[in-house]
Amino acid sequence: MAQSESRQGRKSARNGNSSVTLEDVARLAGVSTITVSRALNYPDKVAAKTLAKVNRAISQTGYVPNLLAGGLASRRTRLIAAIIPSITNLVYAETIQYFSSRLNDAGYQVLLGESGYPEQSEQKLISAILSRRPDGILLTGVNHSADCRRLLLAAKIPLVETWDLTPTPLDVIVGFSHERIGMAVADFVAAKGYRRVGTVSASDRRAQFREKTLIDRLATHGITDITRGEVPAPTDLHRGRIGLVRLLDDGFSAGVVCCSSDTLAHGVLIEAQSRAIRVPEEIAIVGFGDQSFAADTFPALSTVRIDRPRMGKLAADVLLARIEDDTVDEQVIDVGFEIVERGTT
Amino acid sequence: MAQSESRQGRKSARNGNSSVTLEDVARLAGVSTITVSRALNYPDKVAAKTLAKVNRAISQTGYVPNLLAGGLASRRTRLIAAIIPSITNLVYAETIQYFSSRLNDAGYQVLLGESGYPEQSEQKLISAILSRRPDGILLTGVNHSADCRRLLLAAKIPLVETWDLTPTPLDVIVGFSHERIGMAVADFVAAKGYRRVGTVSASDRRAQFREKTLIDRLATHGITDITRGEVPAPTDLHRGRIGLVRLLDDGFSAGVVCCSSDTLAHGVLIEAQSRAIRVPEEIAIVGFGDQSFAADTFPALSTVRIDRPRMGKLAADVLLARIEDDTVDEQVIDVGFEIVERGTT
DNA sequence: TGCAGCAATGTTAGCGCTGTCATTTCACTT
DNA sequence: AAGTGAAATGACAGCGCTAACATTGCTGCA
Repeated sequence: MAQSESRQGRKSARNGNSSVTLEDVARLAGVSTITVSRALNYPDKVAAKTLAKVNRAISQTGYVPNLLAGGLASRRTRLIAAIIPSITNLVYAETIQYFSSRLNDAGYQVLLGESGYPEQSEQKLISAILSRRPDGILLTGVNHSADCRRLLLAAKIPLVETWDLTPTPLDVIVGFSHERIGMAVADFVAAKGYRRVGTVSASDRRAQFREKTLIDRLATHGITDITRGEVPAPTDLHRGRIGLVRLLDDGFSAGVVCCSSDTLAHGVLIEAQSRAIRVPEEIAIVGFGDQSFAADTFPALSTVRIDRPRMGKLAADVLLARIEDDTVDEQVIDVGFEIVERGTT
Repeated sequence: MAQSESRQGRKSARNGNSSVTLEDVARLAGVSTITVSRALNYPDKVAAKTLAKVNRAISQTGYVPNLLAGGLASRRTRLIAAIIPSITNLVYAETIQYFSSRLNDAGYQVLLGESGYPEQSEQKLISAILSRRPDGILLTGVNHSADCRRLLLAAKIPLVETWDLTPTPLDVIVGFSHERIGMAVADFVAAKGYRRVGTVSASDRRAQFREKTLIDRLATHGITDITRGEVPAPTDLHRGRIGLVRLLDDGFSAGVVCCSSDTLAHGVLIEAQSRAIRVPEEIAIVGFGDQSFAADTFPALSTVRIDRPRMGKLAADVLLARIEDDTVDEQVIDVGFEIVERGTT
């Protein structure tokens, strides 16, 4: 038990602010620094007695590991970056919440980056993120500029794309098909017997794509009376309301309005109510996303459900598998979708 | 111009994955590593010609700096942590968005931590965050456990608390007074002549505190007919609807419902509409937060405006001032609030 | 008794960068 | 031509940790 008090204050120098280091803990516990390191990272490689001594020393000193140093030495930062269009868009925030919680449980932290603000280019964002040497990255969408693709691939770390599907992902992808959703919504409204269709879509690549496939598919059902409405990208109630105003101004009436998000759909619903237009009798509404509020509007919103919790968790699992085993069963995972019919249709 | 091609492949060893380092850039540019470092961090300390050479070498090699190494050496990580209750609560997400964008402009990145999930204790969260050695931390609220206070203060880095006010902040604080809001809302509904008051408050420390001061203040106006309703913490439309159902079940009618968030208020509004209760004639509603949707409900929501953009930006500015100059004019900054009267009262 | 074999612990050498101080360069005086 | 000071650049050590290999101690078996 009695350990020699060898190796003392060897260095020092620049260390003005006296933060506690592994060496301090090691000295107090009477072991070498590597043993403390092992006690923290691989506790079962250390004898129980030693572990106890080390843990005592850690709590006595109030030691907080330095992951910069650890990451530099081990090339593992336990940091995962996630790039989403906007943190204030609940559908992304929710996905990330599930993604993060899974990764936190596995000992990782998530660094968030917002790509929706083109003032700072996506490339700069990615550079900034890569300079922290994350162990993996989550991306939203599949449309990356050539420069971004190059940067990401050069980093040689696991990547997971989400919110879309492609047969040729950068690495792995967990998402759903916007094309199939557009078609499914078209089939749904056609089957319900609507003959006039209005759209309120955000000026967002994926939203526009769903709208396009919706319209194309409607044509195959013989529905060509389409009134299109586009609103700027961050969707909110206001833009939904404006969306309906525009449709009405353009002569739309007595049909179904297909929206690119539940928020827009809710705005359309409110605008209809403010004009005493009966929903769904006069105007029906379909949203997208099945956000938590969709079941609680009045009438409740018919929409397309995306299983965001599952997408977030799966993205985390796939990334962890790639990081820890470097293996992965499937490169492309389709989480699918489901049309949820409620009161607005 | 012709530089000697001295210092060649000195080391190597563990560097299996051949990522580009400062040394590679330096060699290509024909300068020393420290010059490249300066070219990146203090470009005006480097001659224009040298800068050009270095920049050429950087883009030729595709060099991405390693902030782990840089942070370790310089003790500045350019990382700021922000702890918020939940990323899916828009009021916090929005504050953080402004906070982040300010900090991004200043060359910092924000690492988000969610404290709302008590499975992992706040203390663990803080430890995890501190192990990345952030240059500063944003905290939401002023109620930290003794252990957390100790950890935070021991880190000796700038801290900014938000969303509340106290004369004794850990470091600096940018927020508003929940007590004064409770009182102001009481004064407002009393002045509007309401004699019966219902509450729908989230089971959240600050919401409960506003409710308490509201009720106390109402008493001074002679209003004691209060029906209280509490709902679990993450607020959504559903809980707002349930809140009104409970109030009605408890006999509440013909009065004003004061809610602890705009989302709850919106839920109350929807539930009222679903029951054909006229708003504001039969039931009036007051929200809290003035979220972007508050002006777009029908009728539009009367609420308490908190200037979240300003709070976020100010928190960033104050933190930057503390980090870069270590000075700060005021320790306590009150961003105030404002009652916004719209259609639901 | 001696030694194989494994568990536990230690030594060494960096990881990639920047602070500090030292040196060189060069325009400008006198 | 020599001297001066500021600007530009460089050498070196070390930030705090861990990978890789080395050493020690100990069990068990021939």
